[in-house]
Amino acid sequence: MSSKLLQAESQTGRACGNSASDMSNCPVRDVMDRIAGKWSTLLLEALAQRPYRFGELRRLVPDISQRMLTQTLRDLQRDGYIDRQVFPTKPPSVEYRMTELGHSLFQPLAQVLLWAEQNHASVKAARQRYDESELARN
Amino acid sequence: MSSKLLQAESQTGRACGNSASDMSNCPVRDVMDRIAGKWSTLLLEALAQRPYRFGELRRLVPDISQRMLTQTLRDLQRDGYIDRQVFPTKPPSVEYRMTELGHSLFQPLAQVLLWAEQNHASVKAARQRYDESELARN
DNA sequence: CGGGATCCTGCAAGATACTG
DNA sequence: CAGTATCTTGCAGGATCCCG
Repeated sequence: MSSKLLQAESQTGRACGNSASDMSNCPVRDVMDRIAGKWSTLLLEALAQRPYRFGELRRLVPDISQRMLTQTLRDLQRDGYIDRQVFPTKPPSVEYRMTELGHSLFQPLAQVLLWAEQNHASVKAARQRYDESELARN
Repeated sequence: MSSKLLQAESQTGRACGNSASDMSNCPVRDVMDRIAGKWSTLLLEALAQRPYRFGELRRLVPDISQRMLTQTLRDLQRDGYIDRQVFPTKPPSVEYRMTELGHSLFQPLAQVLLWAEQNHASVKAARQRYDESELARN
C-alpha cells in the first residue's frame, strides 16, 4: 500500500538519512523541514485562501512574533511557495500571495490538515491511554 | 478551493494560535508538531511498509542516534500511530508495528511525501533563484 | 506599515557511557 | 538487543528597540 513512494526509495537505497552530508538530497526531509516550522502550515493555510498583507497575517495569527512572521514568510518565499509584492504607497504595503507551486503543495498538505482535524480526538485519546498506563507502571 | 477545512476554521475563529494557551485545542499544530520532528516522517515511512525491530530501524536510518530513535518511537506510540510488542526472548527483541490510526494518517501524509519527491527539483531551483537575486542586491 | 538588528532563552537533538 | 541516564550544544523562536 502507498507503494510507489516507498518502492522509489528502496531503489534509491534506504529511507534517506544516508551518508550523513546528503540531507539536501533527501526530498522528504528537505521539504518537510520547512513545513515543520512552528508557523509554516498556519501561514500556508491562510495564504491558500487568498493573498494577505503583512499586518493582516499578524492579526490572523496573533501569537506570532513579527520576527518569526517575517522570517517564515521569507523562507516560504525562498522555496517558491509564496510571492512577495511591494506597493510603493506611503506608508508602504506588502502583499503575500501563494504561487502555483505553493498551491500544488498545499493540495496534498490540506488532506493531512483535514485528517488532523477529523482525528484529533483519537490522538488525544491514545495519548491519554498511554499516559495512564505509564502512570500505573510507576 | 480546499475550502472545507478553512471554512471550518474561520467559523471556529481564525487559524488557531488564538488565546495563547489553547495549543492543545489546535488540531493542526497538535498533529503537525509530532510529524514535524526531525525523524518522525522517516520512521512512519518505514513502518508503513511493514513492522520493524529496533535494530532494523537503526540500520534503516543510520544517522539517527539511539536516543532519538527511542524517543521518537515512544512519541509516535503515545499518539497511537504505532504499537510496541516485546518478545521475551534472550536477548529480548522488540517489534514496532503501525496501527490502523497510523496507517490512516500515513495515507494523506504519503501524498505530501510523494509531492516532495516529485517537486524537489522545483523547490531547489526556486531556492537558488532567490539566493542569487539576494546576492545581486548586496 | 513592514520590516531589520540584537540579545536572550529553552528545548530539540547529538555524544557518550552504562544496564537488564 | 534494546534500551536508560547524563551531559552538552546548536539553533528555533521570543522580546525589545530602531528605522525608511
